[in-house]
Amino acid sequence: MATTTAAARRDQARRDYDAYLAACPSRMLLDRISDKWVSLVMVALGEGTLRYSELSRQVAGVSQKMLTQTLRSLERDGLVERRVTASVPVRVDYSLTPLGNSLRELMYGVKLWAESHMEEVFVARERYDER
Amino acid sequence: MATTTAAARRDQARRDYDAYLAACPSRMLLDRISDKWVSLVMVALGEGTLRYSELSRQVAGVSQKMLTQTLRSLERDGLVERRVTASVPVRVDYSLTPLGNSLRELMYGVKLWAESHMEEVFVARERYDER
DNA sequence: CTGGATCCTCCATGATACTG
DNA sequence: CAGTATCATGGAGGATCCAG
Repeated sequence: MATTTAAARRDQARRDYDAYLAACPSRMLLDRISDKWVSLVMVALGEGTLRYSELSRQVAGVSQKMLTQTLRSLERDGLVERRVTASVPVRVDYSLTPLGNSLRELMYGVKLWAESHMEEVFVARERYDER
Repeated sequence: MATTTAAARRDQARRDYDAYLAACPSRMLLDRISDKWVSLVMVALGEGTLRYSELSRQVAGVSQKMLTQTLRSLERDGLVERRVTASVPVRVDYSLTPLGNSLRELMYGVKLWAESHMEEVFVARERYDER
């Protein structure tokens, strides 16, 4: 397969799927990844492989349940790889797949944006509230 | 003000705010914009100014309540501008601010990603489910 | 046409306890 | 250590009605 084939397939996909339509699968996918835990987990894993416990520390405030749930859905969608090392105690490592990493780059940009533009948002809020 | 000043301020902000911390304002901002309605509305407005009714059609499936609520929060955060034309019936136009547009570009990338990589995600899901 | 106000429902999420 | 199972609940979000 030439590399153009993959690109062509993506172009086709862009024509087939329209995230504006509520029933469209891509819309559901967008809904899924437009999730705070997803973005935080993805960005965290961008820094390399992490164990479950490392992740829960890195992503402060996430409950066990939500972390596990988020990781499962990411694994199912092929964005995250889960590798179990059978030892005592057991060790589980999570890392991004190539597909996951391609999304992570975009999400990292969003996280950076949020951290970079807080001040402007604060100013806007004050102006809005004093009105 | 030189352009470097704005850049320097952003660098400083990146050091001050860490979205991993649950209590950090930037984390709250990230939570806010990691929302399906936010991303869909932002991307829709990227194509230009839209009236309220046009938006509700463009973003299929959104309820009046959520659309209004989303627009209010975006307006408050300085991402969206709301312009009212006093006529009968009244006409309200929404458009992105420069700040909003800077975020929209990132979100558009995410939307495109979702539409482009559906197939790969589907394949991954099947493989995961048949296991 | 563009919402504001209300009511109501259900689901996402958190807390807790337990286990291989 | 890395979860699973269960229960409880707050709040997101939908439906409806009304108004400028």
